Amino acid sequence: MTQSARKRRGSGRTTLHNVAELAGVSAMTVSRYFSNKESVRLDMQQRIAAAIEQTGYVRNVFAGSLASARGRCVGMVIPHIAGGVYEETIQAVTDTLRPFGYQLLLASSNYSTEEEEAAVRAFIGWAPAALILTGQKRSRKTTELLANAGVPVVETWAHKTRPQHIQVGFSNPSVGKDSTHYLYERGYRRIVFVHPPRTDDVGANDRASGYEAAMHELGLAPATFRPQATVLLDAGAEAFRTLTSGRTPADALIFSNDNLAAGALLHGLRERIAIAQTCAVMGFGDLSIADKLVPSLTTVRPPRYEMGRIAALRVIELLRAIEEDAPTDAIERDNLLTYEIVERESA
Amino acid sequence: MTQSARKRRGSGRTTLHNVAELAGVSAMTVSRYFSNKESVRLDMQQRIAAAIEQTGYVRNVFAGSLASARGRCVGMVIPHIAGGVYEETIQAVTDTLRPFGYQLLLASSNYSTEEEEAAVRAFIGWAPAALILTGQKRSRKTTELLANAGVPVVETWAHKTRPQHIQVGFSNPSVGKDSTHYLYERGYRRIVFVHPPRTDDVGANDRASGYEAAMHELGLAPATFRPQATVLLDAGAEAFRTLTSGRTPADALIFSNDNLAAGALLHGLRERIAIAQTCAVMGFGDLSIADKLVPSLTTVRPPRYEMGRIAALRVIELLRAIEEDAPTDAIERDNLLTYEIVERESA
DNA sequence: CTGTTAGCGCATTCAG
DNA sequence: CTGAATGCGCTAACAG
Repeated sequence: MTQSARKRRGSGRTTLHNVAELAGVSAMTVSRYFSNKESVRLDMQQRIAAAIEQTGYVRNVFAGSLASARGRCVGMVIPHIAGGVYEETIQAVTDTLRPFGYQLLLASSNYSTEEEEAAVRAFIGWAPAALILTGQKRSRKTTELLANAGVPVVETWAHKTRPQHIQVGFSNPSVGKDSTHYLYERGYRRIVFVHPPRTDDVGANDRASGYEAAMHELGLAPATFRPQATVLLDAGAEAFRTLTSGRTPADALIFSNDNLAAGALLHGLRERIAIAQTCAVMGFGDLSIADKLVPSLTTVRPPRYEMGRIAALRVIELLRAIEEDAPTDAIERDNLLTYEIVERESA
Repeated sequence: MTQSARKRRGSGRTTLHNVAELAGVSAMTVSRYFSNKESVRLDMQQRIAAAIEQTGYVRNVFAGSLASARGRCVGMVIPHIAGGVYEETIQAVTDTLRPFGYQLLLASSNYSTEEEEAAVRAFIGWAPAALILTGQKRSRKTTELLANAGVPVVETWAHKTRPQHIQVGFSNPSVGKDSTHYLYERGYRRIVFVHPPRTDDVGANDRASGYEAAMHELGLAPATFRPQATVLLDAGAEAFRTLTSGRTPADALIFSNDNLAAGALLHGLRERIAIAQTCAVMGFGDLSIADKLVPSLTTVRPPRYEMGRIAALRVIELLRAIEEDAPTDAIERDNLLTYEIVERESA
């Protein structure tokens, strides 16, 4: 009776062995059943299925991942959960990953490289099959961490000229440039770019630099404005108020995002200012409210869902290639997606 | 030379043993360092810290969780990622859990009990320390699964009279009732409740039943409307158009959420209808746009952040109690939070 | 305060 | 197609 003293270990939950015993097969066969049903004989499949049903067995992810050294999860770091910007991308990643059995681990960096580093560090402990990062600046430490862990990385919402990882994104500078040209062609000349309150939104900064480049090309003087208000809707109103008054008011505003632009339009409504006649307004994002505003908002629609979908697809392809020891050259590393200027009433 | 054949196992990453070796201590000491720094001598702490720094070691969550049979994660199932309704709650849960080292696993059920069941099943495999569910209906299977796994559950965005689990929420029927009384006191009598397009939003249905009860108490005939349009902003516009025309137009509308109400207000703006004079509009949610609309939206503010914070706190308390083998009676199981009617211009 | 021993539940490996 | 042995990396339990 050496086994009588029950050690206080184990979760007490049903294990693979319990199921195997009940089904009258070995644990290994049940394990195979989970990874590939077809690899076990039909009658065993049925007995195993019955045993699983009866016990309510759920595979312990930890044990499996530990044994195979591959976590069945994908980590994703986005700048901010709230705001509606990344929702569709998250949804797309979830949708695309789910059929392959990967769980999404989500973290938000709050636009901070330190928090991003913390999130990446936390994720690495989960031995994720891959990480999806959004196109922010990265701390050197984060880069080291990533290299050290050897986790495949896909960057999205980014398009760099010398990418370190697979990237899926669109060109923010081009958005800035195209928006500027769009307004120029419609006769606007005193075009001002409105920054978000926070200075560390890299995408916004890139759009601003595209704007500045375009203005120079066109022989115009670029001018930017950064509101004080931190709530985006208020910040947009502040920008509109400030930039349409004074001696040389702007005749067109490029807002770095739709929330800012919406703030401007709603401010105009409240103050009974005829926006379109006073000053053209352009946004970025094409949030769902954009076409409902009065006037409806002319804006740029980034491929939000598509970025998530492609990013997840590349992850799947990459993992499959690694698994099959196939070359990863066939995987498109530079995925440049297109955005679209949506012409409406505000510009 | 029995060890010479390198098995193709292991991740190749730095392990606890590597760190221990480098620091000249045992693996156990390093393990203790992670769970409680103070429990190892100061000089060892420093040597260990140096070794960790040098190797870029990150603890393997799987191995730890497997050994201790406790996953360092908390699963959360919400009805829908997009829409802005649950953002703050998610953020609150993340914020509250982070200091305790728990990772949030997020899944969306898309308002479907089957998808919820799938999510719960997936989560259970992660041996989560706890699950946070939102107050939807649950399939019997899900309930079984939960009972079987023995995972502590906290329900939020719900307040049932006979809760099975710890619950953190507010009373949806009361919201419906109070909104009705609010309008009644202001002289409105032909009050109609506008449902969301989807029939399975339990919270909305509960608010509707509160509305109906209140109308009966007040001796008025309740009337509800469910739009055809699936996009919420459009559905709101449709409801407003339909209900303010005809022989006995409504004089006040209670929308089951702010997105619907916003659709009505934006429709009014576009059609140049003076909303407040035509028909009062009330929403639910107090989304950030509510006070920026014209007219600004009278609505009900649920304790979005607070629900997440309290839910996560209860989880922490519960886990601590379980860990210390303390009684869990001291933990408040029925957390009824308050909402607030926010009076603005639209009603 | 520190080390030793054993095993968490599964998948890999190899042998039938 | 199936089974037995082995160990993934860590921590609980116990002994010093």
